[in-house]
Amino acid sequence: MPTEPPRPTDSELAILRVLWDRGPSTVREVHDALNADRKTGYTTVLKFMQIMHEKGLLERDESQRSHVYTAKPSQQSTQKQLVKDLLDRAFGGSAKQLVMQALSAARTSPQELKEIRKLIDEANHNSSKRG
Amino acid sequence: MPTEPPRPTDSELAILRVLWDRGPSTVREVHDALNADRKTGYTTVLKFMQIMHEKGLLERDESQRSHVYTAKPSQQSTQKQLVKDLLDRAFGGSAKQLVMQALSAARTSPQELKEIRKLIDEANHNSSKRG
DNA sequence: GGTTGTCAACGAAAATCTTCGTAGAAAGAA
DNA sequence: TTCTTTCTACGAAGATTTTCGTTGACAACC
Repeated sequence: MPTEPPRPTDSELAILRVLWDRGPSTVREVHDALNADRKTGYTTVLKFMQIMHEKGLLERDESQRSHVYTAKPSQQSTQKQLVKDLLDRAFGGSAKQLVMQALSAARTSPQELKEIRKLIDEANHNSSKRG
Repeated sequence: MPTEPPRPTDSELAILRVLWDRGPSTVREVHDALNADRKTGYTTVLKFMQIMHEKGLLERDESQRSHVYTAKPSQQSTQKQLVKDLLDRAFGGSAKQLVMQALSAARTSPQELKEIRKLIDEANHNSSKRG
C-alpha cells in the first residue's frame, strides 16, 4: 500500500519549487537558486535533499560525481495535496470560502478573473454532465 | 510595530476552529469538542491553550475558576493569512492556479459553483471601479 | 605527486512542536 | 473536617524540523 506522502514542509517545498522550475539540478544549483532569496548553508540544502531522497520526494542520478536530483511528485499533484489539506484544516471543506479568500488575498486582475470564470464554467459543465 | 502573528500550527488551528465554532469556551469544552475526532489528553489541550494565550492567539477570562478562552484572530483573517501564505509558498502568487486546484480538489456542487461565479463577478466590478 | 577546491556522507546540535505526568489550589459532597 | 473531583501550573520528555561542522573521497591543477 503506497501510503500518502506527508505534506512537504516549507523548506522541502522551496526545494521542490526550484526543481520544478529548473528541471533536474545538482545540490549546488538548487542552493544557488535558493540563496537568491534566503541564505541557507550549502550543507543544509544538501542534507535536505538527501532526506527528501530517502523519503522518496526526489529522485537521484548518481552517475556523475555531482548527483543530479529530480522532483518526484509533480507540481500539480503537490499543489492539489496542499489545497486539499488547507481546505480540510481551515475551511471545513468549503471550496467557496477558500476561493473567496484567495480572491481577496491576491489582488487578481480582471484578466485573471475572466480566466477563472472560464474554469468554473468548465467545471460546471463537467459536473452537470456527470451529476 | 505589531509583528505579524505566526501562522498557526495544525494543532493550534484545530483549537481555533473549535473556538470560532462554539464561541468563548473552557479548556474542558474545547477538549471534549476535539476528542469527538482525535484523542488528545486534557493537559495537552490545556498546555496548548496556555501557550496560545502567551503567543497572543487567545484571550483569557480568569474571573471564573475555569478560565474562559476566546479566539483573538478572526476566522476570516486567519483564513486569509493561510491562503496568502499558501499562495506565496506553492503557487507563486497566482490565484488562478490555486482556484483551479481548489475546484478539482473539492468536488464542488453546481450550486456552489454558481455562488463562486457570483463572487468573481463582484470582485470584477470592484476592481473595474478601482482600476 | 602534492596542493587546492568541491562534493557526499555522517553526526549532532538547535529550534520548534507535541504530548502528558505530577503537584497543588479550589470547590463541592459526605 | 475529610474525601473526591476539577482545575491551573509546571516541568520535562519525545518527535520533528532545521541547521551546520567535520570528514574523507574525488577531481583539477600545478
